[in-house]
Amino acid sequence: MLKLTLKDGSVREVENGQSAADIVKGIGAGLFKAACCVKINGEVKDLRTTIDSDCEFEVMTFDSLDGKKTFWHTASHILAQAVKRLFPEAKLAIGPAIDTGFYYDFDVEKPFSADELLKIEAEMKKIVKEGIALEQFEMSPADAIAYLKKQGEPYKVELCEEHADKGEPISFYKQGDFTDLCAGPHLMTTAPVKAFKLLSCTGAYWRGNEKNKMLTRIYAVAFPKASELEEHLKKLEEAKLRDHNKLGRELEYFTTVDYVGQGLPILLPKGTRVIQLLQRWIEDEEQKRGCLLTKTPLMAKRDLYRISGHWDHYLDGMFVLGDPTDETKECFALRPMTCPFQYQVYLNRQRSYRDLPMRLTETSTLFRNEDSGEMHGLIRVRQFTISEGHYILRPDQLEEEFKGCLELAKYCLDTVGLLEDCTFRFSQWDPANPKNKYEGTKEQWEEAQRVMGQILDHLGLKYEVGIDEAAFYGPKLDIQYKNVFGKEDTIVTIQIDMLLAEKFGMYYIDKDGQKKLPYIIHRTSLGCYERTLAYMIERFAGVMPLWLAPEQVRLLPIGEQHVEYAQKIADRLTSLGMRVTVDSRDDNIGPKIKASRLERIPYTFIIGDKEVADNTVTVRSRKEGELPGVPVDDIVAKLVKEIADKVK
RNA sequence: GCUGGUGUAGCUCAGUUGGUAGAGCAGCUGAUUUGUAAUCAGCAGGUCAGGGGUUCGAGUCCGUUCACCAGCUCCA
Repeated sequence: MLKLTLKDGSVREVENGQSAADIVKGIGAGLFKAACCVKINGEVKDLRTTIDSDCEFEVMTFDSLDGKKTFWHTASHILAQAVKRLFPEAKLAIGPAIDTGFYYDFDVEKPFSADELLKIEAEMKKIVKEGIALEQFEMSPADAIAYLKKQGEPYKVELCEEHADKGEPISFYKQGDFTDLCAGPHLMTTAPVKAFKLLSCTGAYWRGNEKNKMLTRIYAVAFPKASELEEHLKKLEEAKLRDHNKLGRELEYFTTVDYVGQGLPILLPKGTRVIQLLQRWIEDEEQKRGCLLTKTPLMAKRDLYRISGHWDHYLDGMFVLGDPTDETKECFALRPMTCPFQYQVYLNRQRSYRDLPMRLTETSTLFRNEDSGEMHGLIRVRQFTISEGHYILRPDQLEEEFKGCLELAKYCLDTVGLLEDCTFRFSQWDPANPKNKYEGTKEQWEEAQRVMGQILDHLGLKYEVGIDEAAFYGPKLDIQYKNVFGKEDTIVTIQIDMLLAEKFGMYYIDKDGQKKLPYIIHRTSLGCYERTLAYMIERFAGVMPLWLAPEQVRLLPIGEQHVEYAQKIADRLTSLGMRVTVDSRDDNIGPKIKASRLERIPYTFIIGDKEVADNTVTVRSRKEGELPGVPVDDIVAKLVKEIADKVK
C-alpha cells in the first residue's frame, strides 16, 4: 500500500500501481468528473500517470490554472482534429495552452475565413459529442520520426528531431482518427470540452522567427460549461468598452489623422491638459528629490550618435535628416533617447566627486521610427514624451540612488493608480549575444548585473528575470503593465549603465586626485506620458481622478432663472483653480445629466429653486451617486481636499 | 516589416445583379422654460480614405497608396 498526502493534509492509503485517474475515482465520482490533471509532489502530471510511491497528491480541476491549461491543451487537440478532418492537407505545427486560452498553428494554403472557422467549430462540437477517449503511447525517436514523415507532418518531424538528441522516448496522444506528437498532460476524453469559441485567425511565424514561414494561427478559448463561456465573452466585451484606443477617441483625449501619419497621435485639449498636469506634478516632485531640470535639443548631428553607439546599433530606428551615407555633408537625426544630450550638461565643465550625485532630469520628447505594424493608439507611437533622468554617481552612491529611483517610480505609479497592477522584470543580457546587440565585455556585464541583483535583493523586490531584454549598454529593472486585453508593455525603466560614461569621457576627480569613471543610472519616473494616459483611461474607464480630470465639475441650472446662481458657484470654483463649466443650454435637465455622465465628468451639480433658496447644490458624484442639498461651502471644501490629496 | 480584416455624415450603421448616396443620434435654427439617461418642429451636414484603371455609367469591379483593427516579429 502507498501513502498519499492530499491537499487538506489527510493521508490516503491506496494500492501500489494504480493510475492517478483510478485514485481520483476512488476519492469521489464528482471530483473525477471535474479532474483535469494531478500534481504529484508539486509537479503537474497526466491523470494516466501510474502512482508507484508515496507522494503528495493534489487533484487539479478547471478552477486552477494548471487544470485550465490541461483542459485547453486537450481543446487544442480537438481543434487540430477538426481542422484535419475538414482540411486534410493542413500541416500541424504547435498548439499550446496559454494563460487566456489556447491556439493551434497550421500551415495551410490560405488562412481560414470566418465561414471556415464556423465550420471548424461545428466539427469540434461533433468531436466533443463523440466523447473520444485519448490514449497516450510512446515511440523511439527513430520510429517517431519515420511515423511523422509518413504522416506528412514536416513541422512535427522538426520538433521530434530536436527532441531526439535527448534519447528519451517520444510521447504521442491519440484520439480516434487523430494522433499528435505531445508531452501532455491531457483530459481522459474529449467529452468535457463542452463550451468553446474560436476567437481569431491570424498569422504567426514558425518558431517565432520572422525569417521562417508564416503559419495560420487560430486563437480560441474553452470552458466546461456554456455559462462560463458566456461570462468570459461578456468580460471581453466589457474590456473593449475600457479600451483607451476607443474610449480615448470618443472622449476626445486624442485623435489620429491619416495624412499626418502612423504613430503620431494628435492630443486634443482634454488629453493635453491631463499630460500637462502630470508633467507639472512630476517636475515639482523631482525637484523635491534633488533633480536638476534640463532642456536639450531634439536633434543632433550624426557625430553625437556615433559616440554613443546608437548610429551603429539603431540607425534603422532613427528619423534621419539628410543622407546618412554621404560623409561630405552634414547629417542630422531626431533623438531616439536623451542620454548623450544630457551628458553634455555634466561635461560642461570638469567635475569633482563633490558634484556627485548629479541628478539630471528632463521632460523629453523622443522620436523612434517603429516598424509600421507596431503602432497602437497612445501605447506604441513614433513620437512621445517621457520624464527621463540620468543620475551620475560614484560607486558608493549607486545603491542608495537606485533605491531612490525605484521609490520615485513606485510613488508616481501609485499616485496615478497603476502600481497595483505592475510587475517587475530584471532585464538581463544574453551572453550568447545572438543579434550582436550588446556592447562591453563579459566582465562589465557580469559586474553590472551582480550589483543590480544585489540591490534588488536588498530591497526584497519580487521580480522575474528577462533574458535578452537588457539595453545595449546595461541591465534594466523594467516595470511592466498589462492593458485591458492582457498585453504587456514597459511603463517605467531603471537602468545601470557602465559603458557610456567611458565613451563620452565623463571622468570626475576623486578625493585622491585621480580621474575616475562614474556609474550612470538611466531612469524614468513616470515613463511615457502618452502610455500612462492610455493606461489611466483604461484603469478608470474614462473617469479621471479629480485632480487630473480635464473638466472637474459641471453645473446644470434647471431653468434660466438658476443660471446666475450656478455661474456664481462656478466662478468661486474657478478662482480656486478648478476646471468648471456651466451647461446653460436651453434644454431639459435629463439630457444635460446624460451628457455629463457620458463625458465622464467626476462631479455634476444640479441647481434649481430649492438649491438657490438654501444656498446648496444637489451633487451627482461618479463615485458616491446623488447627494441632495449639500451646502456650497461643504462641497467646495470636499473638492479642494480631494484635489489636494490626489484621491484616485 | 509580415498575415488577415476594415474604411460610406462628428458617432453607430443601411445602401439589391454596377444605374439620382440614406437613417438614427450628435450639430445648427426656432418653439417649449423644463427636477434626474433622449420635449417638439425645421435645417444643414458627403471628394463613399486618396491617386489610378475597367465601363456609356463605379460607394459597388480591378489594381495601388494611406490609415485603422487583430495577431506575429520588433521595442535603445
